[in-house]
Amino acid sequence: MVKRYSEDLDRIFFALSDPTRRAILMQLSHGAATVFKLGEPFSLSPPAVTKHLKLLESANLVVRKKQGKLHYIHINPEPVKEASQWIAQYTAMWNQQLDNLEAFLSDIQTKEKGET
Amino acid sequence: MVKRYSEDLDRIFFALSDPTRRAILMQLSHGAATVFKLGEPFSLSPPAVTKHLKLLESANLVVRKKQGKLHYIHINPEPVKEASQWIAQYTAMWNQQLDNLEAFLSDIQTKEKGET
DNA sequence: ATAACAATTAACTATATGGTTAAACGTTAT
DNA sequence: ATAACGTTTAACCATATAGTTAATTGTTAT
Repeated sequence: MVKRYSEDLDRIFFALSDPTRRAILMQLSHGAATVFKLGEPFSLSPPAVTKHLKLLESANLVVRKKQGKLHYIHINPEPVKEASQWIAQYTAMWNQQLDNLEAFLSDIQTKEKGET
Repeated sequence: MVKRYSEDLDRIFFALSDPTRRAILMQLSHGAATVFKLGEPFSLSPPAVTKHLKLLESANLVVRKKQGKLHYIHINPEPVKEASQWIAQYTAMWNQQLDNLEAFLSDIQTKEKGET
């Protein structure tokens, strides 16, 4: 069992891990769209879109605005910042001790030089 | 069926979507560690660690250096840049037309003002 | 050679994705 | 009221995670 100490990041990164969902987000970055419209470029069935949207909404990456029978999906920029911040923090940490890695890599090179 | 037009990003984001794997990466950012050591903080069994490492390696986020019976796991910084770049690109896109969202949000506010 | 140790593989369980089609629900028209 | 449309839910299938324990492989000692 895993402690879910940061479910937000879990959901955000997971939502971003699927190419269809990333494409949906990119499409949405040009403006809102309805469920059916979002599926068209991938010839994706409405139920399939609904499922992707459920994950995107659970990650808070998109927001839904119901207008009659149409559901307009919009981008929500905030969560991406969280992901970005995690990456920045992570990057900062290993940056502090890159030497470690460099030593490791040069060691590899040394070994590989043996065989041509 | 989904076209895997960008498997790299798929794997990177997916690897980052699990809190245990993120914790492993954070731990590795202080320096290399063996498989058993990586599991200790979470009382995670070696086979479980092995599975996480398989995903981290498939995303190229870590590199393995076998030294006798010990496997030292190291961070590989490159893939994170890819993720970071995707996010930057995505951010840039919706930044270009934030107006769209603002209009949407103010519309919401207007509606919510109706109810105390 | 054999025992001890590090790590992986195998086999299993439970749960979640990602997709489908068919049925149900809500809204907007006629 | 009823038909048409947009979306969701239900039911199903195949595959992948995330974990377990037990068995296997590989390395280093005695």
